[in-house]
Amino acid sequence: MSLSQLEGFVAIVEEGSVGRAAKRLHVSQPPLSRRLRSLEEELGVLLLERHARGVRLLPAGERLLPYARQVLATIDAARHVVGDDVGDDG
Amino acid sequence: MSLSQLEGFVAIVEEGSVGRAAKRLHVSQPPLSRRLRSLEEELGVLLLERHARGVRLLPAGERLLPYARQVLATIDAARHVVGDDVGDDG
DNA sequence: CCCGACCAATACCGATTGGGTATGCCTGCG
DNA sequence: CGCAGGCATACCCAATCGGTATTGGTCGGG
Repeated sequence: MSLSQLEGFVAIVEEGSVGRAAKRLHVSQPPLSRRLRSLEEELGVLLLERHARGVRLLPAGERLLPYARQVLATIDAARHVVGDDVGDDG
Repeated sequence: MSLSQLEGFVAIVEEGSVGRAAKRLHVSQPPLSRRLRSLEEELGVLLLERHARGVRLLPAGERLLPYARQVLATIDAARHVVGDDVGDDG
């Protein structure tokens, strides 16, 4: 499990399509498709259902989604706290 | 920023030493040392102070630590929710 | 049914990253 | 100074990652 996988998963869900998400993340479609695939394999469950009009969230994906977002949000917050010099009294 | 970097950082802090943390993570010392280094470079701040008796947390490291733990805990929780089949009604 | 458009999956290749071993430098002790 | 402990660096090899080209499957039009 990597942050790239989680970021890709969230983007795919939000865009409803791997290709769309790929553009958003500035990568091409195949690598992103593989990222999702490897995430599913590692977790041992299918996260999204692929069909001709894009992808669709499966139950396991719905359960994972909030955690994935939480992780990304925490990462983002972490970047801020270390980059900022604020203290308790400042 | 990667989960490996965060995991390494937390382990190094908890063990107070890169070598110790390396054993705990089942990797050798040099790769783990580089992981920490690359994390610091990416964030643009020093997280730990190296000295002859091990390492010591710097202010930026102290700020990062809870976020790093939060991320790892969320990842762990995520693995459980997707691997488990529990629903709202039991 | 056949064709074209759209979308995800796979094959293949080159670049980057990551880990391991060997080694160097610094620090603390007697 | 000689010994011990610990992090950093150099170098090599394998694994991972990203990009291009291509395939397979589905939906809409004639």
